[in-house]
Amino acid sequence: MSTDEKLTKPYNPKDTEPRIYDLWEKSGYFSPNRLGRENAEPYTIIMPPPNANGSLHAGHAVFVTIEDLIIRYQRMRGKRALWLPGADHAGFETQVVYEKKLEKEGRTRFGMDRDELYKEILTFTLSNKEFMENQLRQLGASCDWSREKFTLDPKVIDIVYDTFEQLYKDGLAYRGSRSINWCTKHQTSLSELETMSVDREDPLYYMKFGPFTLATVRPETKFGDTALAVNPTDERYKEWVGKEIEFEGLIGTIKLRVIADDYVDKTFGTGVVKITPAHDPNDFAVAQRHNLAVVEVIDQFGKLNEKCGKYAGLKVEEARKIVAEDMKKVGMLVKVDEKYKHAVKVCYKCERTLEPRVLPQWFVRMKPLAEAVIPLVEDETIKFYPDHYKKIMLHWLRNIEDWNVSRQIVWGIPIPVWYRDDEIIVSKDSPVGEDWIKETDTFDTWFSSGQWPFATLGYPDEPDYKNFYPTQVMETAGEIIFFWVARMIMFGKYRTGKLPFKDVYLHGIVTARDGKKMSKSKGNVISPIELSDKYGTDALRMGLIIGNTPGTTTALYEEKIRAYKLFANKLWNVSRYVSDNTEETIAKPRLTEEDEALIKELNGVIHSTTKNLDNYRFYIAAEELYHYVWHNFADIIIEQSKSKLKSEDKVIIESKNYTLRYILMTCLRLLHPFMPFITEEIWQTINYNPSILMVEEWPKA
RNA sequence: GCACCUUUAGCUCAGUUGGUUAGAGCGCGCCGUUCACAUCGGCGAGGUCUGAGGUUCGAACCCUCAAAGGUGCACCA
Repeated sequence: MSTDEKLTKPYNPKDTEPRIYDLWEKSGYFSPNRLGRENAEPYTIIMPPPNANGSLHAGHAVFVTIEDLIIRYQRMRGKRALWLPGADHAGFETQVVYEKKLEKEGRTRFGMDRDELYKEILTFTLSNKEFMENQLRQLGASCDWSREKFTLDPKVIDIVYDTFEQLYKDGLAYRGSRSINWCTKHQTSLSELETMSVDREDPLYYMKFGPFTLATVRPETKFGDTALAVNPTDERYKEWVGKEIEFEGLIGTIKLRVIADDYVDKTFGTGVVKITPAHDPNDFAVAQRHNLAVVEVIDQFGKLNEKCGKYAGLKVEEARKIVAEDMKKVGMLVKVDEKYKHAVKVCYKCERTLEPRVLPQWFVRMKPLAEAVIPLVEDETIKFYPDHYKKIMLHWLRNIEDWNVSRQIVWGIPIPVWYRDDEIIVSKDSPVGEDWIKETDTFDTWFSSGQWPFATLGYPDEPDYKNFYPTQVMETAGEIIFFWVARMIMFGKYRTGKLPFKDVYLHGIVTARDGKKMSKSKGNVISPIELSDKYGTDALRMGLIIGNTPGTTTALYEEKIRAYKLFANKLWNVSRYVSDNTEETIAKPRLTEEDEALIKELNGVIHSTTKNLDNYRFYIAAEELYHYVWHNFADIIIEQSKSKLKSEDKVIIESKNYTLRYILMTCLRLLHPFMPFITEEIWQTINYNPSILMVEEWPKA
């Protein structure tokens, strides 16, 4: 078939892209083992594993585009390029998604058999995983499918267990009864990162407790009070410290000891605080210092329990009003500030107020882990793009607190712990002997994700770990810098002694056109897959790169993608022109001065594209290539060539013939990482003996 | 409360270490094209680079202050 017939018009991405992807996948070049570069420098990117619980969204499309761009560039630079794909079981997130599905079906997870529920979610996740993998293919991801990992792979779980055991042995993982964030809807505890603070206006009640008046927004927790506290320097209450007061409450006589603690602010309210250790984290801390009893009066569903007498069974919000009214009746209520502004912690998923509860949970002591990496962030052994994330990271690392890794959900990796009376064994294997009870809690998803780089590469013995760890760059969303990036850095250093990557590139959130975050409820969600279907993946990719600077939000909208579809069309037609009007030559002819100048100009483009890609300035590189191809190559060089190719002078014709082809081939190479499908298709068509562009050499200036 | 980000053409955004008339895409106006172009080309209008000071021979870019929008962290009942 002649090139004229194959480069027909117009370019049709929908027919081309799957065919080209298939060509790549079958070539085996996604795997570094097949590149025939045993001695070449490795270049590794570990893919942030998408949650296997739904369709890919715009944020996924950004990371696929940028990471694929980087890995294609490095592959063309001759590196042993590995982009390792994965999928995340996404514990809590998936459980929430699945619960919604159950709700729609009129079912609920509560009361379901644990194993049954686990199996259902597993089936759901595995089918989503396959769906998601095909979407990654559609977006052109040149990742090594033979190395794909799932967060629930037995090998991955083994490594996670080893880490937990080691943390336990080192005294960094411990079981403790501490005040934790409890979501009454999702019936699990959450880490600090999974909470959000929201500003609220609530009534502040001033209550009379014996000789004192004190302020609280939560009168309903009074049944769990175990002390009153004042500031040790507060002259007003000095005589009371250490004494016990007794007075009539709503459900009987109350006896409370008065203690002194610096935590109390003399200037707030009346300077007296009731201490409710079970239902307030600050009060819990006070209780620990003073050895106070912890009395739970609110249950896991956010209802007052049997210790609250006639108020038992009431929900917290109802109880608050009723208790306040009753106190008013008996004269305990002194006054109410109706609009007291304060912040409340809510569940980041359902936005319900979190109930602090004291429960035995597993915690990881993060301070030592953080201290080991702080100097390496400070001296930029690990470098952030954009660099202001360095400050954000350091601030967080310096103020890090213990991490609650226990979740009361079935969908996750079970915490490998066994209990018998007072004995605790941390082990992935069942202990010998009778009567051991297995822990039912699962790990916070991020506990396992935090080990992803070395877990996927098979730490400590597998060849991949030796060949590809540490990796070069972690490219992910800025919003998960604490959830994920910080933990990978700390766990990577802790387990392997090395930082898991050299550079961290953080892209911003993709928003709708109006700059608002996309959300189903706002109805402004744009599907990257639909855009790819409509305009082609190459156009989508260009639209996601150009104008996308790291760390800032990027708006995605249809017109933008359409514009790059036109660019793809332009490139296609440029190629048709060159194909129709020039011939492939073997030897380089003598070039005219004009053509020498054009090649020199092209060299400038090669130089700056290379430099920009080396410095993660994809947006500039893409824009420059766009501009060069369209407004230089097409508008000027090709237009001027039309008369030159009709010249009588053979030297001029041969020179132009060579130059046009040379420029086109170079542009295809330069554009390949950005627009892999169309460039490969043209490459395949225009060369008599086509190689695969994906593994062609990057041009040199 | 503390920190960080953003503020450049009607819209969405670039502008790499401060250096000549500040750029792109979309949109808009006029003209021309089907001879690579399910189109494209040419020309054009449109910006006191949020504001006020300062540093400098020179500032969209560096410093100080302020304003608006956004995000994160913390929070005392």
